[in-house]
Amino acid sequence: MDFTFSKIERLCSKKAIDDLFANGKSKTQFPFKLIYKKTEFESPFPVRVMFVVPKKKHKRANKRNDIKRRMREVYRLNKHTLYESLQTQKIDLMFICLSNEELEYVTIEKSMLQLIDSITKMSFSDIKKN
RNA sequence: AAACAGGUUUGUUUCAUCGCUCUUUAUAUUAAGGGAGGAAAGUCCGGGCAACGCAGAGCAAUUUGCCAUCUGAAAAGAUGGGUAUGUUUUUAGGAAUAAAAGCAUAACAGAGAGUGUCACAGAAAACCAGGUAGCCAUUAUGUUUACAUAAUGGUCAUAGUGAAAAUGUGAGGUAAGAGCUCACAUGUGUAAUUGGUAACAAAUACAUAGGACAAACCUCUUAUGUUGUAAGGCCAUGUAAACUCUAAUUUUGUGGCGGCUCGUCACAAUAACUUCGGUUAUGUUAGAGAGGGUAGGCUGCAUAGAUAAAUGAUGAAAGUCGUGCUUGCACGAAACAGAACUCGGCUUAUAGAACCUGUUUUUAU
RNA sequence: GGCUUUGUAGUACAAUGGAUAGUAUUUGGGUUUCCGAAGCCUACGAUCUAGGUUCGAUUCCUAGCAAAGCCA
Repeated sequence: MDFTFSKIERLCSKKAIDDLFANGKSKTQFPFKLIYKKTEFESPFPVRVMFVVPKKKHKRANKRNDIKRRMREVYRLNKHTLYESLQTQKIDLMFICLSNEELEYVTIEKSMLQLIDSITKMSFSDIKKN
């Protein structure tokens, strides 16, 4: 099992991000919102991810950093299930934090896992249709 | 001793597992090493660095503001002193008050260069002030013969104002009054003297009594070229062998040959003008202009160092604080806050701990 | 990262340092109406926060807080 999370797995190009915001589909599971879209790119990993904590919800930079780091940690430890289900398909993901309060590691883990599960189900159904 | 307020310093440590980022070595994923603060914050100042600009002087704009010494590249800071204001204590006094000492604060040059403002109230809110109040004198009228009314003149002692009222008290003086004169006191300016490095203080002579506001304009004095690393430099992508103008030189298409982004030979062709011989354009080269496209990388850039932006998560142990009581265990808490070119200052935020200062309360002597 | 601007009733804006901070609209009450709407009358409601200058600050100064804009 591989738990790495290096720069290739992140979503970094401005064009892709703009495209995601314009054409992506969304799902909410408080306190997070997930935006996703099927795309094609060259990389050994099937997913590109980014994490967003808006400045309007959290004023202080250190609190924003803390939440982002916890979100990244949860994704890093639970991404293998997503990879197995997707196999050859490619997908872009974006997690947005919606709450005003500081979040504990456990609550973040719960809701993020639910979102990841929903994605895996979606992808299975797509494969069956094809 | 406790509580509160202010100031200075400090701003938990170790191990394991899984990770992130950079550098080096190795090599295709191993190894070693580095990886957040006192304010990284605010962006309030001043440098370094970069681009553009620059004969000299002035205006404008912004800026410094008691004195001495020290630190510093400069902004600025530290120490000491002076002055003013506020406050506390002590002394003197019947009291108002005065003097001395301590503490705190000061954007602490100039209001006697000029302009402006001073609501309401008040006779008067500013420069030799002052009325149809008041006080006094003269004249006229009336009569009660010392009063009333009117006019003219003198005067500012008196006045329920106001944040602020033309220096205060006493005496002389006068028709009534007035720094008009005198004594004491207060304050300002000039001159020379003494003490002090200086700010300033003391006492002397002469003049004078001129309200407040410069955090209103302003005057004097000190200093400043403008813009900021999204500056700036290099490369790539690309409409594009594009368009317009100017200058030089002259055509285009097809086929053959050669040393094939080019040259040469042969054949054929369009439009305009024409003196019917041909010439020009559809080309090429160089320079300039206008409009658009691109939205990436490297550098700038670091003994932390990226570019949708790393410095983390989980568990255990020790120390600190709080609560509970089984007195050595359980549970909980640990602030303000996160680098983006860099250095120095200023300002603001800050749990707990240590030290210092002040205030209040309690206890003991 | 750097530069710049602005904060006044719930909302949009006024106010030369001077009396109880004004106008429109919203909201509440009354009037009118068979009942509403509109109209009329009336009330509530604010200077971002903390210091300073001044006799007196929405206004001037200092520090903070919040919001907005620009850069190639």
